[in-house]
Amino acid sequence: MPRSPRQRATILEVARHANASKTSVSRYFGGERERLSRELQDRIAEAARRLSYRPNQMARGLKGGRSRLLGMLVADIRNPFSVAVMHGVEQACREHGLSLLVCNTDNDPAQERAHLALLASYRVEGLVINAAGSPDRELQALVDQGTPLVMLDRELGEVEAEVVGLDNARALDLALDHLQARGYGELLYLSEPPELASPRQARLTRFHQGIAARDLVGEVHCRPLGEREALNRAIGDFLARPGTAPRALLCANGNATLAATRALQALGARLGETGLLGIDELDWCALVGPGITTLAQPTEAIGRAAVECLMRRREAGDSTTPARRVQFQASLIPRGSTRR
Amino acid sequence: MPRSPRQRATILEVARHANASKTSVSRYFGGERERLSRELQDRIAEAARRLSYRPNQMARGLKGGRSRLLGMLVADIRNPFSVAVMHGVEQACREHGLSLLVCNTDNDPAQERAHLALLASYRVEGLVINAAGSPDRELQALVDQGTPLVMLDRELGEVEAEVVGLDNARALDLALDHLQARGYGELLYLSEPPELASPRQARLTRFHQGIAARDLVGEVHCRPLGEREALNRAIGDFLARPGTAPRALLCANGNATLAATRALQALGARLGETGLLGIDELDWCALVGPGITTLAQPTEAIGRAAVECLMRRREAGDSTTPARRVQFQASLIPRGSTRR
DNA sequence: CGTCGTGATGGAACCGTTCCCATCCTAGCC
DNA sequence: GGCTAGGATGGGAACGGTTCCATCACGACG
Repeated sequence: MPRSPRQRATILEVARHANASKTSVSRYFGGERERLSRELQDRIAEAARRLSYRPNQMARGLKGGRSRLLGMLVADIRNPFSVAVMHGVEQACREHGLSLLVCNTDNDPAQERAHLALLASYRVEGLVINAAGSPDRELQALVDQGTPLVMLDRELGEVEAEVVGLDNARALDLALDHLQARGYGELLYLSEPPELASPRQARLTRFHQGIAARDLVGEVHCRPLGEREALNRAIGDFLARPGTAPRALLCANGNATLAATRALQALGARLGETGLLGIDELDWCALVGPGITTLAQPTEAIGRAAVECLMRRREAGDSTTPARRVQFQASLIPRGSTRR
Repeated sequence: MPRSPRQRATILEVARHANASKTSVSRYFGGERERLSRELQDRIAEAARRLSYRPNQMARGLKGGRSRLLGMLVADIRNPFSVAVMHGVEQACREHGLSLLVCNTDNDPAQERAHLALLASYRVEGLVINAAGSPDRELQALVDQGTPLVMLDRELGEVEAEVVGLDNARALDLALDHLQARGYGELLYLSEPPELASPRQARLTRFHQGIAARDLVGEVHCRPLGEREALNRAIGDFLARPGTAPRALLCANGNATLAATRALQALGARLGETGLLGIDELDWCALVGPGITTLAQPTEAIGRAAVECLMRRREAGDSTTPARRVQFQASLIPRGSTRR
């Protein structure tokens, strides 16, 4: 047994030990085993085992252009929703024999650009993007290079890419219907600034349409969630406003739900009496007070779908297929926070 | 402007356009710019810009053996603690100009082995491991190959690697001191089975030592958290036991805290009256009931430290340095769940 | 019995870099 | 003025694979 190979064995060494050519060894590991005689296969297997040989993916990717790498750009890795989707992406990758190169951008457009360049330089075979900014140039470069792109729940005007995500309009309808059915008449919609992210825009737009269609009274607060006092004030004002209709908060995503819950607790509001409904299901939603009603997204499915799109695209004649859009439905999980 | 380069430009094309040699272009991008005349630099820059050239990392990695890639093996990507550490790792990577190849194993030793092989085949320059099983063979192979290894909070007997993580003994002392100070006399320690993970073992051991030293009464429940009814029964029995001393639950990690909170809620226990203290700080700990007391780990710091170890090791003469161990201190965040 | 198809195997070019070494030029020195 | 040191530049061999194409043996066929 070789105690300290120190240097990884190469295909040539294996070939020598097996008394074969490197072509044959390459075939053996490249999935063309059946082309080799039984005997030769055995010799190669034995030699490779003895030298504990592993093909070098770098070298592999060089010639054929197949890096076996998928890239994923995540806007905020600490957001459980992103992680859940990533988990789906990862599983699908495994099934396709791909590895995942994950880049977290912390919502910083500059980092986003940098990471995109980086992924390009590794010649990733596909890219799943969940990003904040709009690095059109960089993305277009990727597309030109022939890399299939999938946007997670955000669309970017210029670039041709498929979009996978939630059916935001129906999700909002679901939320509004529920709130109305439970008797809430005045709503405050909480979201981070929607300029940068198209799903936020879609949700906000539908909120406006939805309250108009349902004769509800609606108000909107779109500020960075870091501005805690502004949020508290907005919610405080909303709850203190004259009027008799029950009030409810509608949170555009998991972060907003977290911030809203904190704020309500700080203000001493009782959940249920003050309604609360959040988009994105989180571990702890069932545990806080009477439980927080949420709209759950099928995160795993979204992640898997993204990879499927990528693969389909890669196999197909490429750009012939028109950009598609895959929408998933949210499901309502009613809890005490919307029960008066 | 080249509308559809279709094929990424190579160093040779840039060289031709710039009327230079590929060596010079390589130097330009390889950080040896100062060796080139001002004029040549400009020509290369111009050509590269026009062709939107990006060096191919695969080819780069091939020749020099530097993949600029760091690998990270994560046991459970959906665990917020893991993600927080990963965030630290990632930031440190960026500062060192490295990219991160993340592999999630979902606590499955088989996947772990597979991913390890994969990371090896990409010739990662270092490896941060937070794994469940003990794939000694694979790890040893990596080490032989010269890849520096860092274990996150778990040590593996055989393999030579540095260990970065929490000072589990002092963390448990902190927890026990707090519980005792708050008047809890009988404790139930909740953990997933400790066989596989050394920090679980370390914590469990210290728990036993600690209660003995403090004249506390202690009990232990180490079952997979998925077994909900078993957990409920164990907690129910514990609370119903004859005796007058106030009871408290001590949770070995975030998952255990989540499970315990659910169980307590199902049993209708009041937090505080029944004490609850969890290791790992989570988003929602402040929000549940009177708040859950936790022991926060400096996750970012742990992640960064792991990368620092790796880098130090890579620069140093390698294996000459003895395996080190870096321990961080937990900090107590007292909340209502340990106030009677 | 010569020809030919077929399956197993090997030789060698190529993928896009890096890096060692050679070459060229110019200024400085005796 | 010849020689040399040293800086700028380029040529070409790796790096570890993949893949096209040639070769070889062998049985079948006319």
